[in-house]
Amino acid sequence: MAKQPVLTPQAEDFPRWYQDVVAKAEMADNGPVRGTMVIRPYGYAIWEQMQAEVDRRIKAAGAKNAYFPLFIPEQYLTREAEHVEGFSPELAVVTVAGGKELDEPVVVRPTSETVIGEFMAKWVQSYRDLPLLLNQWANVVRWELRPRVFLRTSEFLWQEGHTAHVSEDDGRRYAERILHEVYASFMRDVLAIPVVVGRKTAKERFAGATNTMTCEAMMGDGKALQMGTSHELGQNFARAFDIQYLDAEGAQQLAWTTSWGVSTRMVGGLIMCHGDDAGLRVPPALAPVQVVVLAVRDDDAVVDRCRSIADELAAAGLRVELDVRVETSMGRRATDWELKGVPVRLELGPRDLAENVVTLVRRVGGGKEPVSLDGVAATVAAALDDAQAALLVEATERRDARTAEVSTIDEAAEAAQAGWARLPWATLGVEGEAKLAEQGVTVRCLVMPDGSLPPGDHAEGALAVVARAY
RNA sequence: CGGGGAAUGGCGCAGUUUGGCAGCGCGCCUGCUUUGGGAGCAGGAGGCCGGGGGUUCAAAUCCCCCUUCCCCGACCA
Repeated sequence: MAKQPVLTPQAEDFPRWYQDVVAKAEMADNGPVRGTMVIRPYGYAIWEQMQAEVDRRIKAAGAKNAYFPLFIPEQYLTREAEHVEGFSPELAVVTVAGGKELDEPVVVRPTSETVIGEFMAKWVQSYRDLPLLLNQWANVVRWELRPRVFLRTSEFLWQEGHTAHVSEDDGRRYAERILHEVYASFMRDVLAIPVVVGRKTAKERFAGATNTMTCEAMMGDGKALQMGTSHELGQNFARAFDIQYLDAEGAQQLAWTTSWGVSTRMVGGLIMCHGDDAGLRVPPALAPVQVVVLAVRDDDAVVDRCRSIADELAAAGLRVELDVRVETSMGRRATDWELKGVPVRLELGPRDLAENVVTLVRRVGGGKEPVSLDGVAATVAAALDDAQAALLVEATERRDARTAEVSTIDEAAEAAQAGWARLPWATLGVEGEAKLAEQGVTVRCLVMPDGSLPPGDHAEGALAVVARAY
């Protein structure tokens, strides 16, 4: 029973560790076309949990789901100058279809501001039609130069919200509401990832936006990952697609639009934020499998009791999986569930059964303890709560410990080799931002000292959070 | 696109220098023994050595051309 590591240790090679987890936890495979991925059932179950939680929050914020086409006329993209400039290099374009050269090529959507803008223009006539709050769950294609499973794939799954408002102020409030109430709260409360919510610099802004806001998370190696964004688009797309309404005074006005999204990238962020050398650790609030009940030995009484325990847990509302594959060794099965990051395991063997206990094993924090079979559902629920809280604490402590407060650009570059750095944006400036970029360090976002969003690109007192990023 | 690598059973690799029966580990199948932290033994299946041309009695190995993938940079949810 020689013990050798199942995964490349994080400290040895973090990217390799990440690839190992994706493979061994059966999250995804590379697709046949460069940059594409096959999301396997376990990875997809995690995505479905994310979808369900985010969708609920989006609807609570008043937006309604719709669906717009995959194919977009090429000329739509060209209507907004910055937008086309930003996306042209990564477009997949269909020039032949039905065996014929197309008169006008169609692009596979990289994002849907344009086609949705076109229809907003049709649907919005009066100020009474606003705000128009839409969301869609879809796949998009961006021909990225360096793909990475979940983090940057040629095709990815996401939701994209698109809204139109009567005023700049109304649009801004909604974009900020989505950022805080949908994204940041979901990431904190469900993913157990403490994100920094901030404003992107002009350099990092979405192509066509007047303001881009972001949720930034720190990964296990100290690098940053953008987990979600929300954009104020000003009147740029309203102008390009003629989204006009008649106001209460009978005057034609241009609407103000926003867009916002989170993607399958969050799955990669989840892995890299919470994973350890034994594999993934999934926060219970998200976990497709919260607790797995394992029969330790091939014994009818044990297997039967495992079934009844699983039924009891399911009846208590827990997401439970039964593992009675007694032909496979116990060690192998324990390792597999550990790799998949299931928060709690209940291992039942003849010895436990004789004493009316079951062995509870915690994925977060470790530890095994016999617990009574009486009231086991409540015991498990408490352990899940512990795990949820512990993951958030751990991630928060790491982020804070590895974020340095610095006062010069050189210090920022130095600190960013191992984590994040914060310094006054007035000290860094656009020139400093360019200088850091040469060393692979970017400004992740700007925040006010009290954590609030800076009101402008050069808001008085704003701090820049800088880091290396995925 | 610039700079580095690599392509050999499902996965990871050796073999190429010096041409001579296509191998190893893991995984998979069968059987027995096992099962409380990736079990052991025995037997077995599975490969036009990325593609095309050439040299040679003989090519995974040498030569020419092509393709694809990976890593570092520029782009990015």
